[in-house]
Amino acid sequence: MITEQLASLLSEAVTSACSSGELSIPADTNYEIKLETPPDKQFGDFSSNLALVLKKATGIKDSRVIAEIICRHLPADQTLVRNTEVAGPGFINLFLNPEWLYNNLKSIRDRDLTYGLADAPTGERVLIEFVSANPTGPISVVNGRAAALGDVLGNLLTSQGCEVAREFYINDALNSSQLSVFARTVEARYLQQLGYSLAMPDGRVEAGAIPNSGAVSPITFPEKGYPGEYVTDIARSIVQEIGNASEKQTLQLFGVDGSETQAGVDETEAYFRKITLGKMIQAQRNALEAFGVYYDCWFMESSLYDAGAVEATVATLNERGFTYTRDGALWLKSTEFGDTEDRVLIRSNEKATYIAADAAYHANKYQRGFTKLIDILGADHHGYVARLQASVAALGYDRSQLEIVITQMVSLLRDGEAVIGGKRKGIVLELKEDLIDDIGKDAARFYFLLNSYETPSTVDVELARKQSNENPVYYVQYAHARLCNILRKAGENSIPLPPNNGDGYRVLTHPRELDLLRRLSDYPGEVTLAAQRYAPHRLTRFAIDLAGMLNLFYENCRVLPTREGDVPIELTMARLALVDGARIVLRNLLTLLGVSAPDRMDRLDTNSVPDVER
RNA sequence: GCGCCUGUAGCUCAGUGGAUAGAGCGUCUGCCUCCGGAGCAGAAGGCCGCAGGUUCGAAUCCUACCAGGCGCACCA
Repeated sequence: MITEQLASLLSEAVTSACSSGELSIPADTNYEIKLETPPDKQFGDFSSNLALVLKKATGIKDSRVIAEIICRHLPADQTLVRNTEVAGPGFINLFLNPEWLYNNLKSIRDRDLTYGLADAPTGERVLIEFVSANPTGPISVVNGRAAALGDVLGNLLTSQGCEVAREFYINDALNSSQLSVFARTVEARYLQQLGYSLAMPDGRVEAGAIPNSGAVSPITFPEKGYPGEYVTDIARSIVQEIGNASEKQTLQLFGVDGSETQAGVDETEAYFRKITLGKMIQAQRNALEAFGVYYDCWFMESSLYDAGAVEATVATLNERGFTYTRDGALWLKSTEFGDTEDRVLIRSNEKATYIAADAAYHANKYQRGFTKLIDILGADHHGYVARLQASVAALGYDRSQLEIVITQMVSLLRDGEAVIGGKRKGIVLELKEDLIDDIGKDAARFYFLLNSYETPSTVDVELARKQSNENPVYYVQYAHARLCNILRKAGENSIPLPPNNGDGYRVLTHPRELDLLRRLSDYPGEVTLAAQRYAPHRLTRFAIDLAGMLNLFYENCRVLPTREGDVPIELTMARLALVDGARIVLRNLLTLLGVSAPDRMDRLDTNSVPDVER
């Protein structure tokens, strides 16, 4: 890359200055030559703070003097750097021969789909676990942030040569009381569908869905049962499948004598658990796939119990001496690994805790040979991080391979008021139903990828829907479609894309063309930076910025000949190549974001009346 | 009380050691015989929460404080 070339030129210059005696730098001096993009073009194409950094080591008080010495020692036999200037406190500003931009355009068109991707695999095997929402409710709008982040982070790491697997952890363990309550709620709704009325916790009685002569007194809705409409949906689909086949057994679960055997009742309870879980997971999966998120593995917590892995993990912790018994429970000495207090692994009722299973789960991840584990958790789980890290360390695994990314809260607004709650309160804004179905996958993803995950954000679903055509994703997609349109028009007029030998590109001298070429050359570095910092939002910002430059180019640099024929054919050809290069970058970028790059956009009818009239 | 995160334009947010702090939305003023106006040009709008410190240089790093969010279970 260009910055590496420049860094090595500067490095040569420093070496040369040292051997001539003009600079003396202690051998143990540690410094990195950084090239950056100056804030203004008047400061050149690249600048370096090298002289400022070397001030201490050289003992020369004026950094500008150091900068001048370095500039004087730049190798003379190269064509890359056209001119240098020393500016400000001692910045070395480099003005380059534009040839490098033309070479870069050539490289973009050569590499096409692989422009911006790493050349070689790193050997790193990364497992990203994200969303992992409890199977007691749908994927909510709030989950959208982690879903988008995890998925794009996976793309970014893949682009840098890592091997990436995406995983969803399903908390389906049998000792999960939440899941039992959830299944019980479905059972109650099932009976309601069969015509039984329900006595709700607040004293109301909800009527049965159909008349049922057998229903006398209302069924008691489970305490802390789940109130969402989606529970009823599940019950309805169960009725569709089995009709009233489980009516008697289910009645008995609610203390009404259905004159059934205990075995039949147990079987029914197991059936409801299983089918409820299956439907919920399927619904979650559908929602995530509608969002463009596909997992390599849906990992069931219960499989750890089935395989004896939880037991084995606890045994390992025992052997390693990091447990003790107190008050009838088995504790992990997590304080020895930086946690604020010790944690219970096995409760006094002999059931394992969540952390015991999670320790087994993470051990399993390590055992599968991943070299880096990334967990994406919401801010409401950050208190959990220390004990997870402690458990991994206590098991003897390398804690530094486990990276826990905490996303800040997404709060919801509806009609300007905060929606508090989530599954337990029954107010769930669903990712698919309430957002994707209205504004589409692309706009929804872009929306979540606009900001850093470290910033708490507010999603106003109504606003997001109302303003969806103001979503910057359309600005970016429109720019891409425009490029495609120009290429299409060129084809219709029998103007072929020029050969990619680069010689013809030297006619690209308009400032807007040079700006654009420069931005295209920044792309691979931006991808790397976004991957290193786990910052997909850098890419969405880059996309918007690039789209803006494309519009400027479009306004100022006519590509195809006009009727007057005032664009020379050589210029048309070179500009077509630039359009092609820009198209490639924009398409690659949108692909990383999991957003489509359409080659045409549906016309937006600006005269249409808004949906909502108030 | 303790811990984590966040305070940047009216609003939503970029910018994590560099030069004059940026963008979108909103407000105001212009631009459609010409590759698609989901566009472009321009204007207004800032003690970067407050106070110290570190250094050539701080929105960025350190300390204290103020404000907001989230955690602090033998729940998951």
